[in-house]
Amino acid sequence: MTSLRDDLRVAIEGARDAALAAGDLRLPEGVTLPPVAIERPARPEHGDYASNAAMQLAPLVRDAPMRIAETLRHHMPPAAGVAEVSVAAPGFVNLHLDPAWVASQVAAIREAGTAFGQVRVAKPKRINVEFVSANPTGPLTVGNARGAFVGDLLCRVLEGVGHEVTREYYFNDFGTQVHNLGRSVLARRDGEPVPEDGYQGDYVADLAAAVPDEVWAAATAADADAGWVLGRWASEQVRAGIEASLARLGAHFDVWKGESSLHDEGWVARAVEQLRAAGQMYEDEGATWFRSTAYGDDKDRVVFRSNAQPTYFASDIGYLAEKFSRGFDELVYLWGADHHGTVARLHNAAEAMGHDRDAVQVILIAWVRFVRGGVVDSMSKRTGEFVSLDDLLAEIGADAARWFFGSRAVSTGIDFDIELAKQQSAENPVYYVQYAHARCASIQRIAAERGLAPDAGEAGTLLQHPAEQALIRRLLALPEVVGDAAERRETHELTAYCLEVARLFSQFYRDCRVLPEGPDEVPMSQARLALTDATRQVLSNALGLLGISAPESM
RNA sequence: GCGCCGGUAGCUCAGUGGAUAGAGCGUCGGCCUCCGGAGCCGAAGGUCGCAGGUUCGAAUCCUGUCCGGCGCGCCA
Repeated sequence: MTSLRDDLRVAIEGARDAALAAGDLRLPEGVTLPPVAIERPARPEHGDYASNAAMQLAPLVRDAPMRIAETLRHHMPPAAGVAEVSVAAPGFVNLHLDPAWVASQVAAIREAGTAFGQVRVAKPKRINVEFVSANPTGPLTVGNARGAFVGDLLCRVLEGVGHEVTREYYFNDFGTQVHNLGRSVLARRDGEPVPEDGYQGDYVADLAAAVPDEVWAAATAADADAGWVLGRWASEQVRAGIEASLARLGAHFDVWKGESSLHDEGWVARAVEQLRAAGQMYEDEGATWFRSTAYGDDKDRVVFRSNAQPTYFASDIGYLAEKFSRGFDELVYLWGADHHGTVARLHNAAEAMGHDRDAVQVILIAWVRFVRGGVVDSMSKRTGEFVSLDDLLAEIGADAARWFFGSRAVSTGIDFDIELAKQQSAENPVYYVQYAHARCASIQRIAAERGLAPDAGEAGTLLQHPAEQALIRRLLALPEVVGDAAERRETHELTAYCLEVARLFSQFYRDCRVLPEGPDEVPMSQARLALTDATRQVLSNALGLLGISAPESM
């Protein structure tokens, strides 16, 4: 399906092109036309959609915006649903929808069902989305969890517009952190103090108590490094725990990628060879460098240290090669904002390996700060002082948590107060939306008991009440909200949309009685039942994209 | 010092060049004979950090500046 807004944009473009063809608008040679912009006006008297095309054209065709707007209006082709085209100062072209057409769309929404809102992009892509990717050295914190909520929501939206999405989790399975975790487990097991750079949390003690005999035997063998043996075992335990936590909030990953495999399978070596062949690698001071400055970085980057050990960036390069080899059109990375300094080198490496640098997209997620009693509380996995994702889910539930993180722009920092979150969870707007959905379902249940079925057949003439019209017009916007979210890679507008629909439904419910109080009200009742069903469908679809449940009753 | 992200109502936040800047929570005042009151209606509350600039039009773009956060490693 296409969105109504896109259809109207095409109509305005048609008007412009017709005016040019007819000579009513004259464009100087060599001038390129800007794309037509269309938007939803803030005030209802300005119509349902508006375009500033006339004002944009004014300097190009050297004419007054108001006259151009009139010309566009004159050449406006017939467009489904448009009842009136008006012109307003200083040159807006305002489109007013036909109320009968609007009302008739109730049937279209119900017919589309779960597919309503899923605008297909012109060219669906294969997209790899890597998110969370917290190293398995401890349970996920609320900070890590933000990436999980944001990433999972983004994937749902991308799938909603037709992309094929692979959800990927990348983790360090052989580095210093794993070794430190192993040494921490060893210390706990031996009843000794945890090393300075080890992990202090209680979960380490639990791990130490759960080490299987054969792992312990391997760790304590004559020439074994106990830190590594225990670290590998412990990190896999932790990783499995992370997977379970993520599953609890409804986030499932298609691929779990350990960093070591990138080296073991030769991806890093091959990628480095490729860069060397491209002339973008060099040796200096015993280390091997990538010439990132050739692509605009402010310094070159070490790939192999002077001790021949690969850097984290070496793995990143190998991973780029490995991901592209799987045929993805686009690689999306969701990183914490503190990694912003490493974004440029990733793009540069991709370009140097012959890929489109724009095929690599990094979304930086702003910090989550922890606040307790109004003061910022430093929280770290290493010291064991943190609120875990599991704590959060236990306290406020997955739906409220998804709403909390889903309703904020990714660039917005969050001060997270678990006590405040608990207190506010009772007031979380998500319940208002779910309540509206449950109420729709409830009305439909009662109607069914009375033998009344929804019927949108006469909706076009019956659903003319302002509350009905306002509700339907908003329902019709779901496709553009989803499309915008997918295109902008910013999804919080969905929560705002849910709230609007829920509010408009409440107003409709107040002003328009759905169930009949007499036989003569049955046709109207059936039309309103159809609208109730369409509303339920839209809320269900939107909540589904958010990964939030849509209860039949509460 | 350089770079990235923020600064909008009491609080938490939307607002990606449009018309009179919005929502939730909080505050104050109304509304239950009625399909679910987890609701509805109304009110108060703003120099969009500050100063210039571009534009027919700026919270939005540009420049400068102040404040907050985060980066700037042969750490991960």
